[in-house]
Amino acid sequence: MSNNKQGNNDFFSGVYEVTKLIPPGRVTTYGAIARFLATGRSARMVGWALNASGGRSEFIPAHRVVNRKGMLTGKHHFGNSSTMRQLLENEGMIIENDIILNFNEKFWDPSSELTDF
DNA sequence: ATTCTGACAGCAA
DNA sequence: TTTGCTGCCAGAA
Repeated sequence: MSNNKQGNNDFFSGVYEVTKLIPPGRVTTYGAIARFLATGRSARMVGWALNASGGRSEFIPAHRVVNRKGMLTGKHHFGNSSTMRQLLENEGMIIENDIILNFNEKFWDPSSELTDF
């Protein structure tokens, strides 16, 4: 089979682009982004890429990316544990116990919204 | 070069 | 039902 070694740089860039495309007031999941990038089950890498996004001058709305449970798993990486929650609440998210209650309502799937890359 | 970790997700017991 | 383990891919030590 053809082993297409996708440029890892593209992966990171893809994560950044998709993350920036997340509309305000919406959230998506690591798995959704990974799936959208055709990386399949490399959802963990999405989080890793977002981790590097913090060093970017650009504002990456990484707070709009949560796990499939709607839980703010990355809250601890925003400097302050409450920063992520504050940002999400400011955009209309209803968060209880670090979990987005209306996650299903605010979920934004790139594969469904962007249809084509 | 090898090993481990990691902002997840799916499946098994 | 909940809890735990494995798989995934890349980067860091």
